[in-house]
Amino acid sequence: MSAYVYDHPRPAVATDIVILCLDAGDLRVLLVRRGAEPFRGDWALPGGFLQESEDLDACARRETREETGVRPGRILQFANFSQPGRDPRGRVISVAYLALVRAGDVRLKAGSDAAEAEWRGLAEARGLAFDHDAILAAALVRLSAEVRADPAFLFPLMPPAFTLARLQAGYEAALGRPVDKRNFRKLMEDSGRVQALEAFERGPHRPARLYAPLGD
Amino acid sequence: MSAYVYDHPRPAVATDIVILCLDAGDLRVLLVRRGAEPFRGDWALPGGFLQESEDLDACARRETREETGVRPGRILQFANFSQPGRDPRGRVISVAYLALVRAGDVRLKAGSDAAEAEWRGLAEARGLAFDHDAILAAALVRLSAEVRADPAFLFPLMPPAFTLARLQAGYEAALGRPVDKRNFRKLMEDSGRVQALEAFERGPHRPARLYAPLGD
DNA sequence: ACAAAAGTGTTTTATATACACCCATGT
DNA sequence: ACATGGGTGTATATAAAACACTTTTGT
Repeated sequence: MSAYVYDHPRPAVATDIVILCLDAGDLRVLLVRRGAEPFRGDWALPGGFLQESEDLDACARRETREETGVRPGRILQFANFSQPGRDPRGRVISVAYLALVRAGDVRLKAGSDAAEAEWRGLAEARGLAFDHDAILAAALVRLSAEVRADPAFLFPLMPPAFTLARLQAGYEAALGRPVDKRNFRKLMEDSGRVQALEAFERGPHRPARLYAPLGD
Repeated sequence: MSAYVYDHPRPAVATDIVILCLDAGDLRVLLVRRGAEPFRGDWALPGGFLQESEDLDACARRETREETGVRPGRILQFANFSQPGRDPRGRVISVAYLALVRAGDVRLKAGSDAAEAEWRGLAEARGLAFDHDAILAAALVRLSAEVRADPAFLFPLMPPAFTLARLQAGYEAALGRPVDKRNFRKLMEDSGRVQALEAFERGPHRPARLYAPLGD
C-alpha cells in the first residue's frame, strides 16, 4: 500500500435518480421493478453504483441514459441518503439526483437489475423499495423550489417546440397548484426565456402557437 | 460473503465542510493546515471520512464539532465533488456541506490531520488544497441563494440576542452587496422571524435594541 | 351549431427600492 | 461638543394576483 492511500471504511456508493417526464399534463416518475433481492419484485427508483472512471454526475447521467435512452439535459443532485441501515445488504451511500426528460424521446429499456420499467403517476408511486419513498418526496420538494425560482427549469420536460398550455401544465404539476392562464403567459412572455415561433399546433380547437426555449 | 452483499468499486467517502462565522461584520471560513501529504502545509477545508455508524449529515456535524467545539444548528449538503483524479492518493468522494456557527461559541481545536486551524476572510481563502477552492466558491453561491430566499437562514451565525445592524452585516456579507438600513429593518420586522426584546446593547453611541430569533 | 381549447387587458395588491435626517449614548 | 452608530417614513417602481370574455378551429 502506498504511503498516501487512505485506509477507511468504504461504503458502496450509488446514485438514485428521480427521472421525471410530463405525460398528458401529469408528472410521471420512472420506476424499475427489482429483479433481485432484497425487495425483489418491488418497485424502486432507477440507480446504480459509481464506476471507477466517472464522477457522481456522470454516474447519474449514465444510469438515466441506460434506463430511458435519453441523455438528460440537466441533472440536479439534491440530497443524499446514507443511514447505516438503509440497505439490508450492507453500507450503501445513495447520492440522489433529479433528472427531467422529454416523454417523446424516451425508449424504456430494462437495466441490468431491473426486470421491468414503467412510468408511474406521482400519487401511485408509493411503497417503493429501500428508502425510495423519502427520496422521491425530497425530489418533489426541490423541484417545486427550483420551478418557483425559474420556470425555465422545466424546459427539459418540453419538446423543442411547445405550447404555453403545455408548459403551464408542467408548471402546475411541479407546484402542485393551478395558476392563472393570463398571468402565466405574461410571466413567460416577459421573461425572455421563450421565443414565439411562427408555427402552430393544430387540434379540434383554435391552433396554439408554439414556442421554443431561449437563453441557456 | 453473504449472498446479498454488493461487490463494486468502493471509493473512500468523506465530507468537506465550509464552516462560516461572522466576525466584525465579515464572513470568515474555517481552514485547517494539512499536517500530512498530500498538500502538506497547505490550507484546506475541514473534513473527514465517513464512519461506519453515522450517516453523512452526522459525519459533517461531527467534523464541525471536532474542529470548532460547536454543535452546528443547521447544516446543508450543497454539492458533491467526486472526479476520479481529485485526490492524488486514490478515489475519494467528497460530499460538501455548509455549516454556520456563532463566532462567540467557537473554541478551535486542531483535528487529527490538522496542524493548525484558523478563521480566514473570504478574500484570503484561496489556493486551498485539493479542489477546495471550488468547494468554497460553490458554498458561497448557495449561501447567497438561501439568504435571498430567507434571511432567517443566517440566524445560526447570530448570538441568542442580536442587533439588527449585526444581522444586516451578515446579510450584506452573504449577498455581497450593501442594502439599505431602513428597508432591511422593515423586511425583518414585517417577516415575523424576529422578536424585539426589551434589552439593548450599549456602546459609544445610542443603545441598540436586541432581537431574538422567532419561528423554527 | 356546437365543443374545445387558445388567446387577450386591466385592476388591485404586495413587495422591493430609493432616499435624508434626528436620536441617544460615551468620551 | 463631538463622534458614533441607532433609529425612523414616504414615495416610486416593479412584480404578483385576481378576474371574464372573445377567437379560431374541428366535427
